Amino acid sequence: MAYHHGDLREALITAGRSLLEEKGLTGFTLRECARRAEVSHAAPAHHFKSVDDLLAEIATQGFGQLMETMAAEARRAKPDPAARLVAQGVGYMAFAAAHPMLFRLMFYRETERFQTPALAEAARAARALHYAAVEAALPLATRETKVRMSDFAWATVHGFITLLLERQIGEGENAKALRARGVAILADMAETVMRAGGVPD
Amino acid sequence: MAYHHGDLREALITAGRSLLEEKGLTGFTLRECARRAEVSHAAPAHHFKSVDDLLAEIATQGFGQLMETMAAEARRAKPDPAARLVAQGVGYMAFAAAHPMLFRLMFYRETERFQTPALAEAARAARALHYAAVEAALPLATRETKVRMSDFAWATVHGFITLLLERQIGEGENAKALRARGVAILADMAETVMRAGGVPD
DNA sequence: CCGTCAATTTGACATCGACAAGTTTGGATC
DNA sequence: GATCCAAACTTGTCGATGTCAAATTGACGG
Repeated sequence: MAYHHGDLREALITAGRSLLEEKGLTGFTLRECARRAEVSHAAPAHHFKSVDDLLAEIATQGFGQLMETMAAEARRAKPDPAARLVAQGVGYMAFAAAHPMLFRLMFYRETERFQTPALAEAARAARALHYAAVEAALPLATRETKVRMSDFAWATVHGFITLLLERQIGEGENAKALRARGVAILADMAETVMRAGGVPD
Repeated sequence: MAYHHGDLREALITAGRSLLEEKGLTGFTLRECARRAEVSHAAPAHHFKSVDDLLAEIATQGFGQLMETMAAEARRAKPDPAARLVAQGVGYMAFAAAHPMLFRLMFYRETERFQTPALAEAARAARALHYAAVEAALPLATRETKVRMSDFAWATVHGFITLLLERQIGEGENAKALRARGVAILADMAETVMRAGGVPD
């Protein structure tokens, strides 16, 4: 199964990931991926039907890595459900900050340009991971409340980190201050979620 | 100042806006804008240095329109500061839903691909409009609290509508149910903000 | 009537994604 | 071990794009 290149498919994904982080979606080029993998410009065609197909694979892996980061952060937290919810939020933000272009790609899919079953499944799994954390924090709530709070919590975290990456929030503040802003947002988010569960504070 | 085309600059912007909504950022092409304005492919060069320059202008106008929508919605609301804050959020969401591609463009600027002074100023003005609404709702709060709640409120609204546009939230729900979700999120957001101002409920 | 200058066009170049056709390689089969 | 085949890869090509340079057109003041 290996020929000139031990595993061209994986090499293209690796090259694509670094190219994406360097140049963004605009500068992302199938031919440049091929160049970095030291193959001809048409070699990727055998592994990915189109440039969007490669991007979809990269995004899919991104969701897996996002889940890993969230889960790892949650494991480090206290067993308290609220603390774990916050920790997952920290993991979410940390992933986005570490891989901003990948994060953008994952959540900027325009008119479903690239949409594979695998990508849809990966995104669904990440959603489920988040929902489980909210559910654990609100054992007595109705399903409607759990869904509402799940949306609320995700929207808050996602909106914050997105606006931060686009430099719409935290004008002129340094990294430490921005991190403090993130922690504050997460605390406000968790308080609102827990209150919905009947805990008055 | 008018030649073949009464006002090519404006015509290109108009053409660009509809092209953007139709095809998204990927399908956005300077040559197609020129075609729609019925000029040659190189005509835009005299009015916009590059394709990014045209996109920046479109995004700038988008921020203006976003502010108009937010302000219009706020005027229709009760004079109560909390109600106005919610109303601005409704306007924000309504704008994003009505012009999803434009909205994405405005908040997806990658590595500052297009960054004009005018664009930065327009974005700043929109931020200021939002901050003023939060400030009016929290007259007694410290500046730190106002900033924190401003970030919080914006993140919640922006995150929700963004995830909705990317179909990450509201799986399989119809338009009416999604609208209800938005209203619920706004209510939760406003409650949290108002509580930070010392109002216990 | 003419010259000047901005607006526009025509033409060119490098690059891109995608396709077609040819070439190499690894390995299964006999 | 020789043969053959399918997959992996290359080369070449096409239409389209963004940007630049040079030619052309038109308006407007003198």
